[in-house]
Amino acid sequence: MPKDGITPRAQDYSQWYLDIVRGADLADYAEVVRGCIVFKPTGYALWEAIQRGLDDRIKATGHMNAYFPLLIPKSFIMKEAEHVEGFAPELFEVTQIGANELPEPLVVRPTSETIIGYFYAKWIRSYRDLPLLINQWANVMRAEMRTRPFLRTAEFLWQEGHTVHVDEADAERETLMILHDVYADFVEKEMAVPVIKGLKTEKEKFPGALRSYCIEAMMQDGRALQAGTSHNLGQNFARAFNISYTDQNNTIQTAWTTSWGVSTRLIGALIMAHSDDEGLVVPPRLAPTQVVVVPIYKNDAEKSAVLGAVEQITAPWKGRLRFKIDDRENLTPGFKFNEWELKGVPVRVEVGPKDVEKGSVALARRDIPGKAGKSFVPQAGLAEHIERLLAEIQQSLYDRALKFRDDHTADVQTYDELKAQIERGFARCYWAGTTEDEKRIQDEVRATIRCIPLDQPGTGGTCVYTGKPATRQVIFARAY
RNA sequence: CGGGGCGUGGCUCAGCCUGGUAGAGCACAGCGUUUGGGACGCUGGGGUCGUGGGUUCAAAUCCCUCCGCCCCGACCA
Repeated sequence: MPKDGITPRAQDYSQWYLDIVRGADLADYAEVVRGCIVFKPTGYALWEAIQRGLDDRIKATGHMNAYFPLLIPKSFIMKEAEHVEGFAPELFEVTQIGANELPEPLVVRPTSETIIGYFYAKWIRSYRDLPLLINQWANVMRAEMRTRPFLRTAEFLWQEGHTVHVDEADAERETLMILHDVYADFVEKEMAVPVIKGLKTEKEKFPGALRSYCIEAMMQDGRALQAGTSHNLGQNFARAFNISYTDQNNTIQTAWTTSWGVSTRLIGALIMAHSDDEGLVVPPRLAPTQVVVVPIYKNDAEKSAVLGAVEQITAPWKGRLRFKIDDRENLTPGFKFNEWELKGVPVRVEVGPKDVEKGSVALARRDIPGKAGKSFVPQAGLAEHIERLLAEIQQSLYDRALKFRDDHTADVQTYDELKAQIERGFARCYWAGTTEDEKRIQDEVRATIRCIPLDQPGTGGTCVYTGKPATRQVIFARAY
């Protein structure tokens, strides 16, 4: 039974998404600043959980965090040709301080390659200084024409890694390592969202990059969401900013750089991958609150008995489970059940007078909403029981998302089949077309090549559009 | 930036066509009864009807200006 105020997915997916964001209290429109949102505490807690999981992996792979200025001299952005073209239209520009005009305008960073490149050029002298492995957690701004909470906002939060290497091989190794061991690993294991790892086409790559890799996830409407990108920037930015080093033979060499990022968009991915018509569904490993306890009582005698039991039951959970006791007065249990379902807490424990009597509790799992996901279990060994259940929910969310993706992915041989399939989900096909072919398809059917998957069948085929012999498969889809 | 829609208590909206000085539901506050899947009663607070101008004895309502927001496209994490 869908909740009041939540538009069912089948009726209007886009409205459903907005209803979840509002219903789960994740964000508020910053209506006084066009295109921006307020991350409310519940939404920000999700970001903090995402940050933790990524930061651990970023550090485990040898990087350190630093912080660079928000404002960048406009001339910096202009130094790399493709980069200017890619970002110029969406720059916020600062031209004035108080009443005084600035001699050179500053821009609010849309991404930090340029200002970081400037400093790297200063810091790097020798091959002994490399690789230089730095990440920053920051906000960036891009004037997007159309915004949606978390998925695309004028200001967003992200991490951006910027590294420098001696040669192409080392830069490429870094780019792919981030893609596999940081991004895909985090999104699949912690967020329970399966991803396709792949290479971007020339048309879709980062402005100024040599090669862009990405992880693409499928949302419940069959559309693709780019969940993370990792770029081998080649020597483009190194040349523009003069990042060079002296090698073992005392020869000056231009360095190779990479950059990679994921943003608060991941919160959007999380919502659209798992949530249902009852509300948000948060995977247990990521959930700021994993278990909520709802005490149930009718009078003071029952109240003290139940609250006493709740205290005993939850005492061994401390340090083991992230839990909350919902002892708010004046709200009925039924109201609380619905509210916590709306907010996506993975497991709910109900403790009432009957449970106190029998030494049991009612246990409800969020991935199976309503009464169907409810069972009665003994209080003895409850912590272990819940830990097992959380692991099971985590796995089942991943399995469900993977099955959904598989069910909505099809191999297509012809352009007509392609057109039909992108209405359902991902179309996998051989491709030997040009950037112009890709643009034409985008104009005609609003789908783009999301990526050239790293996993390829290894055999050749026929291009879906040109009919030419092709060596590689691509994924076509409509994207967020 | 193009196309469409909408601005009325915190939210969703009615009232506008046919001008007469603002309503409902939800939410909120107090009290009481309730509490195992979104409780109920009573009482109460809260709106210069987006902005500026015009018409009129009189404007939420009619006319014009501006502003803002939402939706749909093209651009993008």
